Order: sequence, then C-alpha cells, then structure tokens
Amino acid sequence: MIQSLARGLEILDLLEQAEGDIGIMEFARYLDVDKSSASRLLQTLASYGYVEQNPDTRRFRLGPRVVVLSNRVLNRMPLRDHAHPFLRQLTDVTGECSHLAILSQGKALYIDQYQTPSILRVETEIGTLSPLHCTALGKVLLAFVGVPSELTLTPYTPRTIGDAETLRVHLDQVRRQGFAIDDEEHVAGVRCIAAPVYNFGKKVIAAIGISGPAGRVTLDNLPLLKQQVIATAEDLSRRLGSGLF
Amino acid sequence: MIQSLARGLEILDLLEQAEGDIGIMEFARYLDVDKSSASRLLQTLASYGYVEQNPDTRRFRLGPRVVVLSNRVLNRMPLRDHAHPFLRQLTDVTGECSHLAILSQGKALYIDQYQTPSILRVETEIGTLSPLHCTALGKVLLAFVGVPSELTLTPYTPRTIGDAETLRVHLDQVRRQGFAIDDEEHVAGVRCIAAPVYNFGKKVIAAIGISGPAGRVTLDNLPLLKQQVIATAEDLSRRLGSGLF
DNA sequence: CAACAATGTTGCATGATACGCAACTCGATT
DNA sequence: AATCGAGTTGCGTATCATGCAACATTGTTG
Repeated sequence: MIQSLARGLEILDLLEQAEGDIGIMEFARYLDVDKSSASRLLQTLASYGYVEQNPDTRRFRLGPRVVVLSNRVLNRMPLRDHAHPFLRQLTDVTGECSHLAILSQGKALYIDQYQTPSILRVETEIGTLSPLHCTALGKVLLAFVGVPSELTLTPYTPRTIGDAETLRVHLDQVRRQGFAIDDEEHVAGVRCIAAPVYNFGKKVIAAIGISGPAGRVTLDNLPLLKQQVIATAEDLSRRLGSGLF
Repeated sequence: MIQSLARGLEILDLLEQAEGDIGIMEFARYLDVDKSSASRLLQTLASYGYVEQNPDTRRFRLGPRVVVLSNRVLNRMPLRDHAHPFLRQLTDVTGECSHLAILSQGKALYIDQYQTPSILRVETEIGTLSPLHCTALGKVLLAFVGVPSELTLTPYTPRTIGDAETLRVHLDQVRRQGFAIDDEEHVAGVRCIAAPVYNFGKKVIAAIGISGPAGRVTLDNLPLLKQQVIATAEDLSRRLGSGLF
C-alpha cells in the first residue's frame, strides 16, 4: 500500500462525503498529518484536475476530471448497452422510472435509468449509492449476490427492517419469490419493485426495477407491475445469454 | 508535487484514454518505473475502488468509485439545476437534443443534456470532452471565455477549420453575432448551434445549444433554430442574474 | 487602524517510505 | 517438461514525503 497515494484517495473520498468545500486544516486533521503535507497533497490533486480550489475561499471541492472518468466507466459497461432498451420498455409499460443497479462499494450503485414522462416521478441518478437493506434493488442484490461483510441496518423510515434476523428471513422470501419490494422502507411515499438480472454464467450481476409514488404503485396494482418487472428482468437475462428462462 | 500520488493519478488518466484493459508491464513502461512499483500503485488504487483488476486476465480498468464522485460533482453544480428546465424547453421547441457545456481540461465538457423523443438524434453524453475548434459549444467557449494556451486544430471532417488565423477571424464573427454553428465540422452529417450563457457577473460560464442531423438542421431553418437557441441562452442568463438582457 | 489569530504556502533537514532488484509464483507456449 | 512472460512479494537502500519553522495572506478583534 502506497501511503501517499492512499492519502490522496482518502481526500477524494472525504470530498465525496462532504456537504461543502473543505480547507487545508480540516484535511490535515482528517488525515492526521501536518498542514504542509495536506497542502502538498491537495496541490497535486488540483494539478491533475481531481480537485478545484476556490480562489476566494481557498477551500477545495471535487474537480471535473472525475466526470470524464465516470463517463468512460459507464460507456465501457456492456451490461448498460444491453439493458438500456429494456429499461425504456419497462418504463413504457409501467409508466414509472426504471433503474439498473449493481453491487458496489457495499451498496447498490445505480448505473442506468429511464425516466417516465410523468411530472410526478421517483428518479435516482446514475452514480447514486443506495443502501441495500431497504431498497428493492438493494434487497435483490443482497438476496442473489450476497451480503457484504459489514451491513449497517440504518433506519430511514418507520418501515425500515432493523434487525438482522428479520432481514435474513425476508431475503429468503425474496429468493423464493424472485423479486423484492421497497414498501416505503427507504423513502416515505415511495414504493419500488426489483428483480435479478442473470448473465450467461447464470450468476446475478445486477438488479432492474421501477420506482414510483406510493399513490401510483399501490398494493392493488402491485401484482401486475411485479409481473412486468420480472418479465423484463427475464428478457434481459435471456439477452445476456442466461439459459435460465 | 507528491510523486507517488501523481503517478497514481497518471494511471487513472491512462486508463481513461485506453481502449481496453491494461497490464502491469504496460503501466510500468508508461510511468517509467519498475514493474513492482507499478504493481503496488495499482494495488493501492484497487483497494480504494478507483481501478478494478480482472481476475482472469489480471489486467486493470477504471473502477466504479469514480461514478459516485462524478455524481457528486454534477449534483453540486448550481448551473445544472438552473439550466435543466431551459434544456428541456429548448428540446421541446426545436425537436433536437440540447446540451450544456463548460470549458474544462482544455476542451468542452458536457455537463447536462436533454434528449429529443425522435428516434434519429444526435446526443453527446454527460462527461464527454469535445474539441473546441470544431464544435458549436466549443467555439462559443473559445470566443467568449478564452483560448487555452495549447489548442490543437485536429481535422475531423473536410470542413474542420485547420489554421489559426481562419479560426481567429471566425471567432471574431462568433463574438459579433452572438452564436456559433458547427456545420459538419466535427462529425459528418451533424449540424449544431450554440450560444453563450452569462452569470450575474456578466461573464460567460457555459454554452448551451442543440445538435441534430444535417437533414433536419438545414441551412433553411437555421435562422429560426438560431433564434430559439439565443432566446433560451438569454433566458437562462437572465435566470442566473445576468443583467445583460 | 493596529494587533492578533487562523489559515495556507514554502524552504529545508531528516528519517520513513517508495523504490528497484532479486526471487518466486503462475499460466501460457513450445 | 522446459521455457518464457507477466505479476507478486521480500528486503535493503536511497529518494522523497514529511514535519517543523518561517513566512504570507486574510479575517477578526479591540
């Protein structure tokens, strides 16, 4: 492990977590190094465009360079190419925003989406990391890909599953029924449905699903919406060479 | 400048430029270091999620962490929030995809877009870096923000401006008329129109424009489309507090 | 307005770490 | 089975990252 490089990356991680711009002294405290060391690390990151210094406040924020790298990452995901028409189709038939996520960094990383034309919509942007235990996409990834070693059951709404045993039983059910639901467990007023996406090796590599306001994604029309999500997930899995369906 | 950190960032830059995955030996040659040094740098980047190693081929690619950072950068751009409704409006009235770009890394960095429902469309993804001398957005940024110290006039089509003096005269005209056109200068069959976006300090901070197939964005309907782009740019500038319009 | 405090930058000596070398592992090739 | 190339690991050493001090800049206080 190269300590100086690790410190630079920790700076980027801190900036990703931060609410606003950060000054040298705060970086020095966070990294437990002298302020002169922190200053040199930030200068290096800035010269490559990974951070920017506000000339007025002298504080730092993430730089635009990562936007370019991210575009490259997303453009090199064959799964995204294959999945995009299925996301559009899923949004067309359900009228809700659809999303595609993979397990990454201990969370559900949204890598694509398709927006509904509806004015009232539930949309999660590409690049978002969502918790696994209380989102539909997340629970699918937990059930079918595996549970990361550290899983914190942070409560988000009164409906969030809060203990490990209840979650375990619930994930058994998700595996049996082949889909997951987020019934206002992550965000009040929002309900989601998701199903697993298999690759040619019959392994689950992603989850696909829809999100909508609870007033539209009601418990009454859930069976129909569920069927549409599962059908799309199976179609996409077939497209990826999975012989399971 | 911290050498180890700089090397790590150069690795990320190399991976951004690369066509495919890269092995340790190639990194070592590129950085002019021993293969064991390259290996340790890559291990550090991998442990923070900035690169991934393919377990089968042992070669590396950019990791998903940058997707999260990028999302954060884009979400913290007030300009994007303000501009999005204007992009939608511009697409609605013109029927073409609209884009928003800023000057970054010596190029035009696309930070937002709005897609036309048309099946035939010209769309540039967020995170794309486009050349300045032969795109409409790029020429607006050159004319109104400034010319970077190094500007390479790479030819892309027979219509690309190839010498500095012709470009200089052309940019004078762009400044006078208040908009720029890409008349199949970057991609054959594609025509674009862009105009500058001013902030409250009366400085140009971005360019906004539309792109379409040359068969639809014809020289005949250019005057109307041009007016719609300029009007939207002025509306957005006014929204950002510019007193110029 | 002067004094003070906090933040940030730069020069420099020093020792901790990054580096290169050698040895090893592993998979592909002959 | 032997060889080769790529990648990893152990280790000694030299280079560079680090902290300290001094300085510069900006904001705050009396």
